[in-house]
Amino acid sequence: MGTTQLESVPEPKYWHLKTVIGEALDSEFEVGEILPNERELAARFGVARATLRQALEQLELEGRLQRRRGVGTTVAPPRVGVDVSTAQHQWPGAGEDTWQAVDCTSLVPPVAVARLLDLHADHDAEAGAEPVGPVYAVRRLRATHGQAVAAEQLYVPAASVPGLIVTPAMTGQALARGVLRELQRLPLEGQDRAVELGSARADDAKELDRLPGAPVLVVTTRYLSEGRTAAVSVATYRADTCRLTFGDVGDLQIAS
Amino acid sequence: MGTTQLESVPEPKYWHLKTVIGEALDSEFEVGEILPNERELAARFGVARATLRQALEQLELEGRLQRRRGVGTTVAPPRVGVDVSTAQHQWPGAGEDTWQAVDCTSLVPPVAVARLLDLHADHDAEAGAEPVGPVYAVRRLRATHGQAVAAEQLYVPAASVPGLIVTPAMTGQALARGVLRELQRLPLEGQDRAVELGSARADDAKELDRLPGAPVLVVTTRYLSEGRTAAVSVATYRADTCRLTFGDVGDLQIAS
DNA sequence: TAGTGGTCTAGACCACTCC
DNA sequence: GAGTGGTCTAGACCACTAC
Repeated sequence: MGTTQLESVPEPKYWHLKTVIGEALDSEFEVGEILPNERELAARFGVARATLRQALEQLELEGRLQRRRGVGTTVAPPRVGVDVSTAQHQWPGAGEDTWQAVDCTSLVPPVAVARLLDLHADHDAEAGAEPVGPVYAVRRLRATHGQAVAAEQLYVPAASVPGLIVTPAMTGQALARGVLRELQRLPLEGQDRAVELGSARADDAKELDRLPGAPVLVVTTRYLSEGRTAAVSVATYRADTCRLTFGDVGDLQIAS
Repeated sequence: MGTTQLESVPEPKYWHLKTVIGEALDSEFEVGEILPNERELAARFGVARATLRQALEQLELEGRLQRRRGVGTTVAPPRVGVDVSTAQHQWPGAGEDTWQAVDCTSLVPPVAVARLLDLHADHDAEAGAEPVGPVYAVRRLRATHGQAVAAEQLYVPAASVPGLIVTPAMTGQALARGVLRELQRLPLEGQDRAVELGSARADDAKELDRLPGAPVLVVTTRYLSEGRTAAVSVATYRADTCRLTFGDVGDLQIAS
């Protein structure tokens, strides 16, 4: 053991790069400022472009950079706190809302959603009991400060909106509003929620101004009424720009 | 316009690969089953290994695959639902808990945490008012089904645990338990919470059995007592294996 | 020691934005 | 058309695991 310990745990280059660039962002750059392009940066640090990109990808994942094809890489503003709390036990669309209903179609829900809609809170789900048919699928978008932050698919079985009158002349948006309005007539008993990491589907990505596969936070909400699951919402939030809040923290982000 | 529309939006190869492999996982593989190695798969699909890896990375991000160096790529089990709800307004460590306190040190908190600790709920934070000195930093680990799912750093100012008696002979773990015990003497008025995407720091990664930079869900909790922020918790959950629940959904995951 | 995934290179071409 | 980030290739070597 006469040798000096050189690099007992040699740090990957991209990890070191990430640290160096991250520190430079804090001290030498302003929010919105544009960085040198990738080829320039790679040359400056003496690494291959792919290696540099690995570092930039991490920084983008952490919400510190924003990259746009054809434009460049800019320093991202701090993440926006988006309230996702069970606000006053409301149905979606009730009260003043940051959501905007854009469309509504009728479709057979994905199996995972169908299973959630099948679950009855008051008795065991019997195998094969009442297969879930087509449901209303309301499409909504959420914006904050002029920026689209989330796209939602709200699944509402026809049974949950018995009073809904559908005319052939109705546009998708009018139908969406009608479904939301009727939904609010039901007594809302509770909701439960789950958050997980996902990657944006092509349609969500387009509306969130991201590339397909971009990381998103998927918030699944089950709305309970009269012992049943009256509706299921699957909302995808931009993971790079959003911090989901369940209360009133709202002020600062904790980087990791 | 006499040409047939060929590929108006040519799909990237890795995106197509991800779809193909994802479907194969559903139909041809069991949970825990080991996939062919990356060189083999790349050859089979006629792409470079880097391209194949891009597809595998996405599937891992979505919690559908698990990759371990030196071992191989296996089909991941469905994500575990982990309850993160504001359970009965409890202090950390109260009641039966899935958390295990492992250590406690005294340190100067990161600036972001310091700012959260500075914020007083009952009056405006005056600039320069009472700078935050060293705080107790309790380290805890959370396990489910024998699997480590989260690592937490709990920051507790000494002012929040005035009754704590520290002896030089105390181990880190004993000190951690002491801090938690004293914390529970304070009246807990509320807590608020935020969830965002991050990447695992080296120490967290090690305890979560992941590589540094692995995607994690960072849950920041502020504990309020007597109009002050009595403690701040920063917990990092494995994003690949966890689904955070805020209620009692718990049964199924919605893939995206 | 053999086999795995992780890192890295030095190129190439493509899709997009802006001028 | 010039410049950007996004995709892709065909290699190489390294770190880790298991036998």
